[in-house]
Amino acid sequence: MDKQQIAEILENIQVFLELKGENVFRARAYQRAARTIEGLEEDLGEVIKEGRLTDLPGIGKDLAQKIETLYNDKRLPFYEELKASIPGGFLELLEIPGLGPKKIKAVYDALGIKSVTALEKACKEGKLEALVGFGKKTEENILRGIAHLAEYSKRHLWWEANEIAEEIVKGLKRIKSVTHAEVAGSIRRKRETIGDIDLIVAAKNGAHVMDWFTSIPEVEEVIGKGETKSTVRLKGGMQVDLRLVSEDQFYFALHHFTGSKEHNVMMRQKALAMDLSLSEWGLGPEKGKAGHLADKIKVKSEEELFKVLGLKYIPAELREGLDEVTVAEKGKFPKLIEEDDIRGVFHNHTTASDGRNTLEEMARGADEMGWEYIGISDHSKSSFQAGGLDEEQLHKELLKIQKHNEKKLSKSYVFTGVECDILKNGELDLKDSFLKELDYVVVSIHSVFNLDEKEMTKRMIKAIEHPSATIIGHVTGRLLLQREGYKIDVLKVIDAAIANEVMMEINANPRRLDMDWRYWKKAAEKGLMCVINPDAHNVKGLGYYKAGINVARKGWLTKENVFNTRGLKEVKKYLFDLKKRKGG
DNA sequence: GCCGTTTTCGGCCCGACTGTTTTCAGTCG
Repeated sequence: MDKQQIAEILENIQVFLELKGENVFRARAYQRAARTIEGLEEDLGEVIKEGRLTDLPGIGKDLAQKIETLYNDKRLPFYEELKASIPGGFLELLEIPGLGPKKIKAVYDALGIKSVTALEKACKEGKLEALVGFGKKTEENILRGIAHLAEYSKRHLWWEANEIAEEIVKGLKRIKSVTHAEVAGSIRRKRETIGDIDLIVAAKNGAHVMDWFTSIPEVEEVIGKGETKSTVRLKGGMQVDLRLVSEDQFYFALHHFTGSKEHNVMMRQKALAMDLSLSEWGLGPEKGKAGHLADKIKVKSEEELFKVLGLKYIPAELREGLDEVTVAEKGKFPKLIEEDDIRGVFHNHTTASDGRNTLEEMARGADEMGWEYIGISDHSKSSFQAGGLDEEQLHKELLKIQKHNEKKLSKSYVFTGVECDILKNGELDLKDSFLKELDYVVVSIHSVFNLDEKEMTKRMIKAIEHPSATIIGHVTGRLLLQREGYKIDVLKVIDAAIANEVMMEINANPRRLDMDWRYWKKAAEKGLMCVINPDAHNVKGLGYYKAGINVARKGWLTKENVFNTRGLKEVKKYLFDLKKRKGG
């Protein structure tokens, strides 16, 4: 059983324990362990073999035992018994906004309700009203929640949520009395998908801000409106929270609501160790100790907040509650890559295959981005659904690109490449003799997704060992919120890539973001070279590289870890030397 | 269930909002 699956089961245990009304801290311990396992950067099997599970944060003797059982036996009797004791519909009930474990248990104990349909019926019959702690409004809210269940529980791509959030922030900043307005939450942490939008605002006239926010045209429903917090649902189902804070409180609130929850816990613990209490309200002497609230510490930026706690500034992308606080304590943070570091990109399509813009248009697009070069990599013949090209057609493209460069039709230099399909048996889709003519080759899987992990890994590694392979395209093939990636042992692929001097792409298409940020820190330390590629199918798509920067930053990558931060001359030389070295 | 420079028990982050109450529980983030 892999890390992801084990983490999922541990998370389920947490939910089940809460539904049973067990000690919430016991339940939370499982959640913490789930996070640790999910974020583990090394091979779980190794850790187990070396008996190092209990060294991991939040994992003690008992959980280590359970994780080991799951890993070896692919099942856990404790989990199976627990699961059997919970009615099947409880998980779905939990999806209804406003319904938590306690209420679900109460409704079940009193009325035997264990499904959404039964709950809906009971609400309509007014049966819930009679229960202690329930009333007319609770019933109405539950009914509304059920009606929009699918829509409300939907997650969103970072790219889309971010566009909406930035628009609202722009509007807020236009309000005269607003002094600060920022996006917080998982958007600021640049997570790949987003549940809802969190905004933090400081303003002189708070009531006015709340009135403006709850009445913007995109709002479908005002869920809550208070003096310091309002929540709205936009058309399309996205939820937006706005919190109003004082000027002094702003950076504490921004930090707190940027999260993650796990990061905040670590920060509070760090504060407590210094006899300080940290919250969204501020930082001051611990409650109960001398002068609570009396001598609050003031900060004018998040940097100062970290500094007061003896920490180096932790970029929002790294606040996932992994080891960032420990590293910040030591004061040794890498300088993360930035958008401006990118000098060109390699994986792009044109009208020759399934792109929407021509070679010239894409090259001029690169000019507008201020880049020095752009690589064109249209599909190979097996990808007929994407208008893939055969050797002859690709050769024509190659000549066109050479002419383009000779005539200097764009400021940016155009590299000749291809996104070459990896066939089922691991061979490449184009003749070796032709691949040698190109500047670089992106190798990707676009078909036969249903191989088992062993076969798929073997297939990918065989492609990596091909002397012409330069870059691995979207390594798992996942489509966020749409399709799981194919089964593949990414750690083995990483090792093979390093051994064969093949680079790994961060496919920056907002729907892919593949290879996932969780792998990068360790992989880069081992020596894996990264390329951030927008996989652009039109000029606008070139802008996706920014989503790739998010992934790179979340993966602790610096400019040096990313190939396309190098200038044209250096890139030309590297690709030339590489070919000579590998005979590709 | 985990954890320990207040260590092997007794904590475990904490506050706003809602809807239910009449001082609070549950949910959410």
